[in-house]
Amino acid sequence: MDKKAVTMDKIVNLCKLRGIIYPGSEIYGGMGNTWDYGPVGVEVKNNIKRAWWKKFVQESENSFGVDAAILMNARVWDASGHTASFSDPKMDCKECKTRQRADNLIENHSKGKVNPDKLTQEEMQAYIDEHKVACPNCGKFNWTPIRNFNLMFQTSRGVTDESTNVIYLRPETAQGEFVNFLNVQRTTRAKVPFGIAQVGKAFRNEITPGNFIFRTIEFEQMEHQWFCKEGTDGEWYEYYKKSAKDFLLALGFKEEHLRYHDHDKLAHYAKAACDIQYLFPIGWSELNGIHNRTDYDLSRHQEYSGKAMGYLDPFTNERYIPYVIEYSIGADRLMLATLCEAYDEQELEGGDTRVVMHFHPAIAAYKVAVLPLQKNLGEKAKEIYKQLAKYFMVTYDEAGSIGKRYRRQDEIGTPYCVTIDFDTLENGTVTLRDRDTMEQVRMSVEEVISYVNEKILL
RNA sequence: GCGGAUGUAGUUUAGUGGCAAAACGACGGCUUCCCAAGCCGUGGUUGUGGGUUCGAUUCCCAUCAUCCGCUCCA
Repeated sequence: MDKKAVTMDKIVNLCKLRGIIYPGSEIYGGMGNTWDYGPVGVEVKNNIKRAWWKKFVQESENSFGVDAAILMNARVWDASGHTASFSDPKMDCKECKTRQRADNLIENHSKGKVNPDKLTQEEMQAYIDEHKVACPNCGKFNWTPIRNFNLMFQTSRGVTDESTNVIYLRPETAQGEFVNFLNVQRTTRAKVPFGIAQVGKAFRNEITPGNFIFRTIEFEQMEHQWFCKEGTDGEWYEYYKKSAKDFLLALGFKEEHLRYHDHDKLAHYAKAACDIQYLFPIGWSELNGIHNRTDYDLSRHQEYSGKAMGYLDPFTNERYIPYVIEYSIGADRLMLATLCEAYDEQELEGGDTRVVMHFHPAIAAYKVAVLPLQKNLGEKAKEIYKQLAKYFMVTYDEAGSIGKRYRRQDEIGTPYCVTIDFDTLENGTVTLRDRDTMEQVRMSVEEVISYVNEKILL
């Protein structure tokens, strides 16, 4: 089916209806840009994270996981550059209601002669007032005062609100890998090149457009940092560009819904940056990023912490700070892409449509739904449910006609349904129905277990 | 954070300054051996908080949320 038929509205409605994702704090009227995963959604999201971990840790020869604290020493963010540059001085034009960055206005007005990064907020305000810097949109001079928008969530350590105790909720997970670089290297005795992976929450106090879970103030990142020697970084950069895309293809993404997008404007730490974009219902948008972060992060931590962050090459006895190839993908954003990619509406005979979520069996919340054809078969069905639940997530439904129950499972993407009938009581066999082909096969419960176990391998 | 629009059952929508409706869905019961069958029964402080009024879901204000545009986006 054509991608244009998938709308964000349909995805949001299905998610709420089927327990995938609900609006955050809904009974209090909601909380902007937060969403809660429901019983089905949490399974799907966990499966996505597990699939990613399998590919980049479990099946990787030389990558290791960490789970670092969300709250980090505030000096970490001085070193990473976030304290200085993760906030923007902004002003609103009262005439045309647009918002502008004060630093950009000053830089443009002075034709590059004044470096706004070296000015305080008061100095920037003074410059704009003195030179009557006009709004680039409407040409008028009628600004609100400069307000600083810091994208890091602040909180404070301890019971008093003294500024010395200010700490931040991490705005990215990457620093947790960098500050543990030496710990991981020593304890695993890993030799460069090697990788450190982490899945965890990050927080950004952004003024965000909605687009469901595409951008939220609290989100989960899956990151893999590959430490390698300068000179080999270009090669590894290309390698991870390919790996990142291969992972998506293995999850079932169509090649034509993915594309590479090189950055023309690079972040302060990056030598090269490339996104993989996905064709969301809102258009092509970033799904993940591959960055060549050079030795920027480890060097900065060496500078700020005073600890030597170099790696001593055991073959050459050469000491150097490794380069880092970062592969970063948002778990929630990948969840959204997975929902969009899986969504399908099928026309059936008689003008009916059924919604089917074509999740890869490894990603689907429930692998099997157990459905007794009649309620008086419920006892046997529950017995089989318990048998299957030892191996994978199973769900159970005995309400309504069998066709209605199939469709409920189709809407949450359950790949297989087994029905229990009177023959099951006789010989223990069940009918296994395939979500995608709608074909039915008779088999024993043991055969169901081995069949499904094979299908849910990624 | 700015401008505009919107907010009624789980969902989609009616409707009214004077007892709040329908369809679908959900749940319980009857029926039913494989793709939305049928019958019976069950549902709401009209987003939240104020104000005007004898009386507000309806009019006014605030607030919260959603959508569109701006802005932002390591």
